[in-house]
Amino acid sequence: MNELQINIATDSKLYFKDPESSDLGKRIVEHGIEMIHELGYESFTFKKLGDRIHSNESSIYRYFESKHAFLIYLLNWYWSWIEYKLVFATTNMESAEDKLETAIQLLTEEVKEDTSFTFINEFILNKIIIIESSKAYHTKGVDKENEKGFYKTYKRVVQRVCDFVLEVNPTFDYPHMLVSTIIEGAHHQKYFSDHLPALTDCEDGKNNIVKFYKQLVKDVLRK
Amino acid sequence: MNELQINIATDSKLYFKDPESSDLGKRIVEHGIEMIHELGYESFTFKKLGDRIHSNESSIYRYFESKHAFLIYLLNWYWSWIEYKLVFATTNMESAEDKLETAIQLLTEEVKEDTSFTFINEFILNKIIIIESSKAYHTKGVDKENEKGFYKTYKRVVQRVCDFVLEVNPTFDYPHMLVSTIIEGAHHQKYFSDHLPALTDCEDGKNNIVKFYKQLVKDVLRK
DNA sequence: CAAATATGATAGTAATACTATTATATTTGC
DNA sequence: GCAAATATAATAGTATTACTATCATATTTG
Repeated sequence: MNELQINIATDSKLYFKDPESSDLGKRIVEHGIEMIHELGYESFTFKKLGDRIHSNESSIYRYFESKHAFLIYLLNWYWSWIEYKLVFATTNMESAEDKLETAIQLLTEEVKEDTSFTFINEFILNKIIIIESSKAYHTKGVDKENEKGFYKTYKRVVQRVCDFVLEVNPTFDYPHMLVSTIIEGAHHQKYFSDHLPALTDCEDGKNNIVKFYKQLVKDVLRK
Repeated sequence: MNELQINIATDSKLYFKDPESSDLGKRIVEHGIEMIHELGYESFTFKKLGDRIHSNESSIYRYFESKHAFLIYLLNWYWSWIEYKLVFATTNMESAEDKLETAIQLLTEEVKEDTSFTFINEFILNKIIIIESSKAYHTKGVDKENEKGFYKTYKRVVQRVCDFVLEVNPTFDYPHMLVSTIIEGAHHQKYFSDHLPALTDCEDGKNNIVKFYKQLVKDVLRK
């Protein structure tokens, strides 16, 4: 049987022309992800990307307003994908505890490639999210962009997990804080383990990040 | 009686010429902080700073290698200052629980101005740390810079708080994870409450960030 | 097959993040 | 008090960035 092929819904506010609608668009996204990973966000340019895909800087600008807009697009794609995995993994689960644990697992574990989306390498995209995503919203333009809905997929994921939290403990006062602390925290811990190990307690192959946050949730929500 | 006047020790690797050693150096730091806060890190330039302080771009480059190096300098100053406050606040405290609670308070509360350091506005510097500090280490150069000790003051603060954690619960496996999760988390929550409130549960004047992380520590370390 | 649309090539712009050089203050050591 | 040393300022220059604008050439579609 064939694997399920799904499209992640993206918001048309995030681009001039939908990159999924053409071969060039897909190449922009596919190799854009590669290049941000290789060069880092700062050194990545549309000019370099144009060269890599044997296309032209000006053509890329017809899809995305700016490098920043491209990053926002990737972010939204990522969180929509996570949302899809979250919903898929928790539907038909009865126990709120199980749903929450599944969610925490998904948000803190290392990402593997998902063959359902041919032109996006989720494994690399996850690395980009860990390293670069804070640059997307730590800008002077956040408030306006937030109004335009640029961060809504991330907020939606947080809200879904919040709902699980409140199912487990309806009197807990800080569900959003807890969930965003875990998501951002897990990303930081992964980054620290690779680059600033004195700030974490990770050991190879031990999944300490997942363990730590799972235990944390249990401890915090214990009534 | 006069207030205590202290100098925060800074590492000479962080600059070409110590900015505290001259009037110009102090103006660079003082107004540099102001301008990063006003313009954001991306739009801040040494040229604009030169204009503001009626000095010259080239003169600023004689103090700091680059804008990035300037940010790293500010980060280190900030964490040295926090370390000083941490040590000052916890000396002579007997109970490990009290020391840890004091530390969490210090790391999660809103910063007020500290008149002990005339040319640095800690209130604004704290805002810069919250918004810009992740840009300092999320770069391709982290590993080399880490080797040179560019992040050691931050690591030292984390280690000090870790020591309190282990005093409270010597068998706890993830003290560094816990402490860095709290520090980064508190910064994120503050930023979210100002710009992406759907990701947090802050209400004006309620100190929810402090409460949340204090309770979290208690829950997590409960034996 | 013409018209519409997508892509490519080229050029241009203001700004950035510097480096290099030279000139002018200011400090210091004798 | 003055020369030498040092700090600062002024100016110019460079490669690159993050775009915009224009025009030419493919490709698709009705």
